[in-house]
Amino acid sequence: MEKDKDHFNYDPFCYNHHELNHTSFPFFRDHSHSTPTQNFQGFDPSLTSFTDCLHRSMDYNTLSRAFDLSCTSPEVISSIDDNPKKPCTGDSVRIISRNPGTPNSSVSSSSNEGAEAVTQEDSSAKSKKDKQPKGDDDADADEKSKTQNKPKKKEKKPREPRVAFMTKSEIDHLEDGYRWRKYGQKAVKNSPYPRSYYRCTSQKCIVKKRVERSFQDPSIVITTYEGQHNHHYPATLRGNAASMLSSPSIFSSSSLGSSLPHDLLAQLLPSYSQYDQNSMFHQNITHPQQHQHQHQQQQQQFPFHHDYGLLQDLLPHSLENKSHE
DNA sequence: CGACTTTGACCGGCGC
DNA sequence: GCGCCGGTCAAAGTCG
Repeated sequence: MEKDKDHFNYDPFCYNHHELNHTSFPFFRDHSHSTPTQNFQGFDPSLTSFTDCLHRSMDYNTLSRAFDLSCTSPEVISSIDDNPKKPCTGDSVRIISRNPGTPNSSVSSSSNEGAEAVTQEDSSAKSKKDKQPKGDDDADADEKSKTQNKPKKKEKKPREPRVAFMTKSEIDHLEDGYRWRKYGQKAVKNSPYPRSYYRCTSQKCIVKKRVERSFQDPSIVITTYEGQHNHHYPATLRGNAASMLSSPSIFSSSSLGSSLPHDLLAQLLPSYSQYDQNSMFHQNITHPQQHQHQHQQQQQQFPFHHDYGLLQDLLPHSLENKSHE
């Protein structure tokens, strides 16, 4: 009972998931560990959540159009607890309901925010092992010494910021432009679908991602990215996305406006460059059946779906300068 | 043969 | 203290 409830709340679709379709714009992000400098460059560093960024620094409609998203997308979760054990106990999982015609989103919080910083990190300490299998004895020693010095609230290593995407796709591991190596798979409690763990294959890149299928809606794939790539997308992308990205016309649609540089978007999610953006935007105005048909066609054409949220945490550091331009 | 996946074991945090 | 659970490791297997 209790655990089922918890799991339900952890699932991103605990909020009106029936409204989610492939034109909606759901995303959630664990921003509790991100420092201002880690945040999406170009955003106000004082912003406390990405949702704030959306509403204060960016034109939501523009952004949503850019991602082929309905402006009436009912909810946006700007922050979510990655710890399924405490999804609604201490962490803020803010659900921003955006109603058509209401410029200001209504923000609902599923919980208090007080314990966010603590609970967000409760699993971060585990990641200490996966960084450097060899030569991190000192780090381990430091960790242990830290824990001994701080018996209660030990200073845990901040976890990389996370951003998650809900994607309607039959493919579990969606192509996102980077190369990943699977290093684990675990059964998810109360879910028939396992969770897969991937690590970026690039050297010195610590970006990880988890891929799981929503048990609420098996057609939805939840991909959670952790960390920032410290490199550009590999040149050996499937579909030669990297070369396509070099084309300045890829994201030339005015839909993006000036709020989000095209190349920035492309680097946020290199796979986007493989899309015919016109077909992306057309989906917003087609009949639902037609829409679905187009969607299926696109899914056949591309091994991934376009229902990505913002990948600001995937920004290679080198992008930060670009975004200032 | 290298890159990648699979999968059982293991570890550490947390709740009871 | 114990058990559960998420996350990771690492050896073995698979694939091109």
